[in-house]
Amino acid sequence: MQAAIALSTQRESPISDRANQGPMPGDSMAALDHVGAVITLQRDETLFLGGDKADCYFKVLKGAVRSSKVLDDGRRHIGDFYLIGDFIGLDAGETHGAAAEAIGETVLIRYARRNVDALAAEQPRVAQSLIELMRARLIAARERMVLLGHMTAMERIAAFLLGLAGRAEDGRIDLPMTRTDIGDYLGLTMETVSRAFSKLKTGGIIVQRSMHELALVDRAALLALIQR
Amino acid sequence: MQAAIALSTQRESPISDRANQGPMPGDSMAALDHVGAVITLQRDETLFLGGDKADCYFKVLKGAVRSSKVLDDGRRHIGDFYLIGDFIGLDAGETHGAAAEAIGETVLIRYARRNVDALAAEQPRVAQSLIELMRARLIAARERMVLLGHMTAMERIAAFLLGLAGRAEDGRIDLPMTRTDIGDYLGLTMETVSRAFSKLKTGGIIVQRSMHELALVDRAALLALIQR
DNA sequence: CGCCCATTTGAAAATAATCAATGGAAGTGG
DNA sequence: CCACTTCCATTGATTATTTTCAAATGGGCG
Repeated sequence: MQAAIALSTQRESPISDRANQGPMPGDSMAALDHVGAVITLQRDETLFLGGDKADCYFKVLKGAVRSSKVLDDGRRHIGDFYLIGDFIGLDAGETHGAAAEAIGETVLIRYARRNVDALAAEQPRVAQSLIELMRARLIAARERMVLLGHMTAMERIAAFLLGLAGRAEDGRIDLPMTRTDIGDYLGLTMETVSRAFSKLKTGGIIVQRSMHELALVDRAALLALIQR
Repeated sequence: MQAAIALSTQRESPISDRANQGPMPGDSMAALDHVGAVITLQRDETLFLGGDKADCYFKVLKGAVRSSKVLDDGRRHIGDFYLIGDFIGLDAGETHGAAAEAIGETVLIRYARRNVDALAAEQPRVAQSLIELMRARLIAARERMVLLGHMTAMERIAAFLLGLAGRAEDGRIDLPMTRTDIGDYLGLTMETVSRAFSKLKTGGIIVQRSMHELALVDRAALLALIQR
């Protein structure tokens, strides 16, 4: 399955169901396919730590990764969830600003940043692709700021679930992460996340198939929730 | 004053006092200097609206600009404040996702995006500079997410003031925007912002010189506030 | 000088966090 | 394979923070 390791298949931004803005960049980056090494992580194993030298990009082939950062007061902030197809490491200067850990058993492909940079220096189209990818991430970051700055707990959860549901056409939503992970991602406590889920279940908007798999029954109701 | 219109003098990110991460990119973009047009806006005049075609970049020469977006419920989110030296338009796909308005009388220089893109296509170093600038903005966006997701009202205000104070070496802080602007930027109400300011004044940490100018008396105290 | 708008301040209400206890699932080792 | 253990999730009660509503103050500008 070639597409699985082609950079060109990467999604622009984790957890976002916003419509594509024009054609996907990255087709010109297929030349990188052969330089990637496949690595596997077990649950809670770290891909890198905050402060580590950022000399690689990664793409998730299987499983899921969370980017996390422990704050001064001991609380934890989750920067992003990276699911299948997502690209890791685009943001990061010399060093990583946050750690990355596997949520479950996870398989990734690793690209040396040096190689990517060299390719970008040679081929303007590759550089342009990188710029477009980062622009997309910046746009996603802005959406998340609106969420964190102006949305209620329920709205955040609704937006989060809609983002995940955008992946699968049927209503199946895979939640590999814990409630605490979700809380740290949305700026809420685990308890608030749990209560919101319960309310959605009671309201018949979602059905819980197992602890880590939901079915979205009423998409319209969720959409209504994020538009107060 | 050549430096004033050189792209190379732009700051990496609005409202952030984080240390520079290596040498500033952009020196290779001096070739753009001659293609910029100077424009002037009065208070509350719009530079562009959300949805407008994004065919230009701008740099603030004088004054200040806010990027704003009205949410479905009528509330307003401020994406960023752009102060002197800041570069506008790096995030934006085909169209702008938010409006940009002058906070007071503001002078900007405008660069056609087409020209910048063409230059990037010719000169890998220019493309690399753009990538680095966007990376820096992404890093700043992540910091803001931590602020919006995990900080209290007082911590947000402290971080905001420290970011502004980072500009001027002496403790003078210029606040061209209103309390409402600040609230919409930090995910707080105008009243909460005002109360936080009052508490800082009472505590002798800041002194209010005029409505839009503060003096930072006790920087260490502010720093302590953001590290609970 | 007076008006208008931004700001400040106060009191009440709402939202989410915290504290606390129970329930349930997954994984371990006998 | 089952029981034990541990971690995660759920639910309830209380507390804290921020918002909302309301009123008064003050500055800037015509």
